[in-house]
Amino acid sequence: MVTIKDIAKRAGISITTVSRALNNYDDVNEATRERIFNIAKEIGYIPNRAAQSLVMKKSNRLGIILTELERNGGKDNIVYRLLSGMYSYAETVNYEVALYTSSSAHQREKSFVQFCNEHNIGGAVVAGIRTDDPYVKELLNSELPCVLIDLEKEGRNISSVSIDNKQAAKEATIYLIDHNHKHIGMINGRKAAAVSIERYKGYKEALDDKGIVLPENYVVYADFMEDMAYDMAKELLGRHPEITALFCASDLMALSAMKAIKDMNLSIPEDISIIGFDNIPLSEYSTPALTTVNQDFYLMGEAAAIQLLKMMQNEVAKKHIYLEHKILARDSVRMI
Amino acid sequence: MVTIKDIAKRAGISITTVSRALNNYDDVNEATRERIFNIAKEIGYIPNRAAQSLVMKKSNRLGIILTELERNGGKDNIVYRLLSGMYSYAETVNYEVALYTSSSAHQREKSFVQFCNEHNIGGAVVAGIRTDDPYVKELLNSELPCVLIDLEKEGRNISSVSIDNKQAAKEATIYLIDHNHKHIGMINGRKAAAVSIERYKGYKEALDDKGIVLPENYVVYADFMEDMAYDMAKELLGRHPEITALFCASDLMALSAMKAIKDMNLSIPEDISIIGFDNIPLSEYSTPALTTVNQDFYLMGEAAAIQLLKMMQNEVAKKHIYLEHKILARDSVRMI
DNA sequence: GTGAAAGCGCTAACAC
DNA sequence: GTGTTAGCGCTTTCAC
Repeated sequence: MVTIKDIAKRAGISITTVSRALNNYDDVNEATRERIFNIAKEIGYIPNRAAQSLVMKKSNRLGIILTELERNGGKDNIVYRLLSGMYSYAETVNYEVALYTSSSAHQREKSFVQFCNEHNIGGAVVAGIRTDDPYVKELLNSELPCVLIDLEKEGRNISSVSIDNKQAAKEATIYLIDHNHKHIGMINGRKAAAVSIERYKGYKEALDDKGIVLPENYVVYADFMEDMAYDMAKELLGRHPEITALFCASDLMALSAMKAIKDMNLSIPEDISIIGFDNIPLSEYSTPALTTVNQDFYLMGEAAAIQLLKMMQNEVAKKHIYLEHKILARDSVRMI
Repeated sequence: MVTIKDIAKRAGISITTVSRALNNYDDVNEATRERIFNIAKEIGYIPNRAAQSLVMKKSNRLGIILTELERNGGKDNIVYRLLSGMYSYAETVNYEVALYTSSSAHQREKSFVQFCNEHNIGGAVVAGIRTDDPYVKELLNSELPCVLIDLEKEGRNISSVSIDNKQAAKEATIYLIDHNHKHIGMINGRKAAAVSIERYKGYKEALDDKGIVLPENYVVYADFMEDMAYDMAKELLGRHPEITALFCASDLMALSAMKAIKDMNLSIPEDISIIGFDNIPLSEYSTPALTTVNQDFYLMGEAAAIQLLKMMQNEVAKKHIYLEHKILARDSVRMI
């Protein structure tokens, strides 16, 4: 293993100077610096990150904390895209990305804070985790800078990134209304989830604005689960045969609902129009192609990483970053 | 920050003993050990990985080296599943997983070997990368244990994991033949890719076994690209209208081919039967649902991680691990 | 501009 | 069973 000591020996100077030269301090003679760089290259010097991080008490590492890396999950590609976006930015600034999942946390009784400390992680992006998780609470109360994806939460070292979920839901609902739908049901996610609350608000506001009274039980909660969405769709449509359109809080649920609708011998969009949320790859390949609200999760991951780094460097950073969304008109909604 | 020094002070013993107790050496008095553990817990001790890895000259880290974490890619979910599988095993043995992509390697002119050294990575899983990449060559020639996904390569510190691609392709082709197809085209990947070569062999062998002569130009190469597969499918089917079935070397290409077929006003499986390869989530949601060859990439990632750890611990390990595959009959193949 | 020396938190001979 | 000591590779005062 080549160390700065080897370079120093070779150059006939002290390791201090080598260190300074390599780190681009400006109190090093230009000629000396050049010589050091040449030697470093020649003998194949590679900085030892562990040593650096030990002495500097920080490491160039971002954490990303997820619910889990599921075996059969990930169908929606969201985590992957988030991760890609984070990684792509992290790499440009020479940072590493370390993964941690909440399932493993509970399994081994190690909190996120412990994990981050142990692994010298200077800040974390948190995605897809319920804020009522005690470990998450601990994390948010800690000194560690955190960027939350899709959930807003107050705190000194906390900021968040998401689209304007309420506005997006409102636009989706208006899209349906503009296609002359009057009876619009909603398949929402989890009652306690921030995104679900926001999306409900947007849906409601759109109806209110257009003077449509929302009947009771037009909104069902399927926990973002496919199976449940299937059942709920059947149940909702069975209960309210006047419904002509469905707004779903995720594409995965929308896809299940579409399946349910087909199994009820109804067709899309002839009998029931449907609009999803997220724009996952599957939605483009379904038949009919699903009209949905696009979220750019790659950009979201990137934005989260940028934000996190700012916080870690004590720059003033916005508390909340809103990303663009867009209605993607495909074939699952028809004009009445 | 709490260190073993603090524990030592508190317990009135030396740091050595603390270290030994914490690391479960058996030359520590049971009572002492217990006391140390209690104090550690009480004052919230967290081991410093950087210090450990510095002194032990190794870190519990696996690298995973990929082509890239694509912005709009990842549709097939393969990398995600590979990663999940690796991560899930790595975590049970308390290892970290570090990512590195070849795009970034070239971008910043840092080889994988450099990356691994710098980041104290003891071994790497390599996936989706051409072996003619000079950096990959360097890696494979290095002392670093490597597990290759989907490509076999000889070497002292190298082993690999995949399904039996030839056999799987053979079975897929036989499946088509058993449905009385006589004119079976193939949309393959890259001519130089190991998997493509194997899959071609299997396809050819199946035809040979059944006494079917393979006409010229029945096999086209679409580089695993969707666009290209679309064009190639049209071209192949236009050129050989007698073809009734297509074997595609990836689901993504199969899906594109399906699109091409529909755009030619032919229907699936009435006019053309089609079988894919991989079983990505999309294939289940297409219309008709795509018959395909299942690969369990989660298991593959897991197997790779297990294998890599064995190699890192100098255990005797198999050179190549074959995972199970399975034909998944869905709706895109019909009996003639 | 450069160097000597201390020390980050930890493990591992070696001695007792 | 336990302690003393050295040292991993690096950065950073502080002196010159």
